[in-house]
Amino acid sequence: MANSKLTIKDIAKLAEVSSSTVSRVIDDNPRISDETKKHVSEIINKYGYKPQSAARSLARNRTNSVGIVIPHNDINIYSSSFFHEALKGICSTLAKQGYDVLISAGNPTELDAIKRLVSTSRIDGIILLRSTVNDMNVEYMYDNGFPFILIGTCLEHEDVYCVDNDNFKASFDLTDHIYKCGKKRIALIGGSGDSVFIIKRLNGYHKCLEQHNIPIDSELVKLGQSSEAYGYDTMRELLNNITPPDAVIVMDETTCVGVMKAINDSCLKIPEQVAVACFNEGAFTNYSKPAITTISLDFYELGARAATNLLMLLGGNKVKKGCCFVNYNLSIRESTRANSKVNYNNLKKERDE
Amino acid sequence: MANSKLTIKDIAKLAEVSSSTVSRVIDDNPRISDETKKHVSEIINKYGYKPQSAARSLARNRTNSVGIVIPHNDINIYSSSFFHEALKGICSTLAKQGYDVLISAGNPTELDAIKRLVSTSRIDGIILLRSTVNDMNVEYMYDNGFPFILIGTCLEHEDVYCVDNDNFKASFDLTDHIYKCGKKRIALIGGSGDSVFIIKRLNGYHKCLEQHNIPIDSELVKLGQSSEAYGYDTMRELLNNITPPDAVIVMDETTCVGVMKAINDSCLKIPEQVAVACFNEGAFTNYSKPAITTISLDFYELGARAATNLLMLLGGNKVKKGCCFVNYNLSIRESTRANSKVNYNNLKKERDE
DNA sequence: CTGAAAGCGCTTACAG
DNA sequence: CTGAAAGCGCTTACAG
Repeated sequence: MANSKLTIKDIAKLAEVSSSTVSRVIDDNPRISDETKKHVSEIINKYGYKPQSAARSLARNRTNSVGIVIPHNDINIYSSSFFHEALKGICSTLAKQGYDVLISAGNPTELDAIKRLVSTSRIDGIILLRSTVNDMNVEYMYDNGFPFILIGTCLEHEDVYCVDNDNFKASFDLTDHIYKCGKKRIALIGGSGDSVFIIKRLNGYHKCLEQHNIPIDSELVKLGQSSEAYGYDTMRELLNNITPPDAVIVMDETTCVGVMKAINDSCLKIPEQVAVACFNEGAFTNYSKPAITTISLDFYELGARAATNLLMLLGGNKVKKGCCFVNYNLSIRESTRANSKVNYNNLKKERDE
Repeated sequence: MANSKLTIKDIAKLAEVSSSTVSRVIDDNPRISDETKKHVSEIINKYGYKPQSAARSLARNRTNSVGIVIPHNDINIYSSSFFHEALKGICSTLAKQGYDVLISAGNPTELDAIKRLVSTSRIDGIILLRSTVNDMNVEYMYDNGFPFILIGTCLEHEDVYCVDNDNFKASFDLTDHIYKCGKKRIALIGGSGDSVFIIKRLNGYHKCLEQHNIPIDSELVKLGQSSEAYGYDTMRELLNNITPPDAVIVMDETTCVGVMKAINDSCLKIPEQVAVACFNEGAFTNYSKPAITTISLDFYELGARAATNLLMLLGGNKVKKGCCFVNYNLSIRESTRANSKVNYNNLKKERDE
């Protein structure tokens, strides 16, 4: 790597100027004459010189790096395209401004990883990919005044910079759609009650039922975890009740796999006897039979917006505090279609509308 | 962030030693007395001092960072758990040695991203997550002697450090298993002929057929791309032939979704009329009806091993050149079971064994 | 076993 | 418009 040995002094010598001048040319400093800029730039390009990042960081007291916290033990975050889509949005946006992305992972806890990156001055800011209630990571950065953007929502502090889907409204819309399909006993399955986005969805669901004067039956709400097994067991249990649900909203695709199996094993028809809807679109929701109605979320945009806001923050610009929402989309498919073709003649009972 | 302002000089003053000594205590240099170490360590811990990474990098001419190249526009790499599993394996392993992971993404091409990280001396080494035939990224690092590990195999150079699945043998085993289910016309669908791992699988498939004296019919091999649509169209086409396949090996889960749909739409029974097997295990292969036989690959281990080897390389240790293989697993499920229960009585034709 | 000093490769007030 | 010089916060031969 012959080129990497070249320093600013070498370029200065070759261009017959001082290293101050070379540095300013690289910075496109307006005080340098166009003539000098042109001449020095030619040398720089000819030799492929790039300033060494460590030296730069030390001198400028700025790393031009941003940390990303990868959740530990959160299979759910990887099972949808959330993680890599958000990552791509973040990286693309940051790279355009010459920022690099450091991944915090491998330390015993996420907080350890954050502390290491922060205390060794590796990064200028952080993007958090999710939040829980009373999130220790959020608290740490908030207390220390370290610049960060949360992809998600912070319930504890109003002045945390957040980028999120409007989970409340999305959940409201989805519930409303199902209600309009003629369903009255709508179950909610999957996800952890510790997750802020799940809480938001629960609230949207409640709000919608309230608005339609449907009594809230807490037996129909089964938060707990996200897994195929959980979806299966929980749905079986619900279907065995005296008054089973006539619709179900599932928090993620993996859990939905189990829910669908349970419904099939109970020989119930979708959507006639049980309508099904799910958050996050994917191969399963799109190609299952019937295809499943989803709320599809724009994860790339979530990452890109978070990165944009962080860059503004680091640049000393004003950023709106609190939540900034990204659009979502309600994709209606057969699993909730009121007028879905009925291919079976063994429907046990018809619903009342 | 009061603590982040502390420098080695502050600690030296507080401990009443020189900064050289503080530096050596941090390094656990054997020449420092235990007494001094204990005393200085106490101060360091008390104030939570950590050396600043940029200054360290500059002085040591080493970044303690490793770059990861995230493939652009390769949906397939994200659709399985490969990407995040490998990432976790890499990050965990590197973090234990105090290494950080920089992500190269967002630049117009992967090579641009690599060049930027290398030319600005941001990283000590690189891990590549895949390779193609005549891979420009590999060539660049190879030509420049930049330390890197390839997750995959390099066909062009024997002395590139690689960590890979034994795709040849895995494909051989899978083909052999299907052959032993009594199948003779085994199709191969999906993946790009540019990808080294696909080529390896093709070779393993050919080798197995040869060994069983089955003539190779190139009409049965449909490399091209990975997508649900490609799987569907290609499989439909094959099934419409005069001599359709009686088994199919699919290169990835996404394509397999399409292949399964095509078989179902043709009203053929799995595995009696067409056996199906797939590379990579996931929600679809495990929960589809019937469940699909897979080769499951250990992506975490792939990443971890790559990281371990890179650390050895950077540490000046001898690493075996060429390929180092990680274990895989053949998981036999209903889609290839010779004795699978037949639930249908409308089988159009029975196979000859 | 410990310290003073040089040096890593940049940036940036300061001076002109 | 340009340059000489100090400084960013470490490490590490060198000397003792």
